Amino acid sequence: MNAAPQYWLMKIEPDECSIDDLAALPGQTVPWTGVRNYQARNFMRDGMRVGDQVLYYHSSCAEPGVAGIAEVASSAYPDATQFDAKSPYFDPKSKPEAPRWLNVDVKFRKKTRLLPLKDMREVPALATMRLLQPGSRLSITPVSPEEWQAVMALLDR
DNA sequence: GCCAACGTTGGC
DNA sequence: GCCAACGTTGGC
Repeated sequence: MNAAPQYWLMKIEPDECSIDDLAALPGQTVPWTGVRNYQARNFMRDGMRVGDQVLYYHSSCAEPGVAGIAEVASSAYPDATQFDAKSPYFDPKSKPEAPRWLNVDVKFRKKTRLLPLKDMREVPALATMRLLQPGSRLSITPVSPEEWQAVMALLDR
């Protein structure tokens, strides 16, 4: 029972938690709170396993792109911010007895060079990436082993 | 700050 | 259950 790791891409605004912020917490796990999209939630709940590898993607910033690698460090559990009236992620319709939103924990693996979105768009091997599909906005997307290998090769350049 | 694409909401 | 209105995302 030692399944091969699966691969994901997770978007974060560097203002919230950049790869440098994550790197400043070595060995610590960080709750990936604030996901408020059912598809992304379902990827965490149904797809993610501890040990899965994550492309850490900076979005909504001057240089969007992959900035590092993280690892899934827990299975999905209820996101505490949905019950916190002071949180921007507060969801008044979610009840503690039936939590609507979940999060996993992630932990830092390494910082990479920044692989810009615009470079990724030019690589045929990455054309299938969910991130690169027109209009794709999902904050968590699966990455195939082939796509993962292609990204690793680009990062080594 | 613009705006296209997409998801969610809610009236019917 | 349809679908128009609205809000959000996120690159540019």
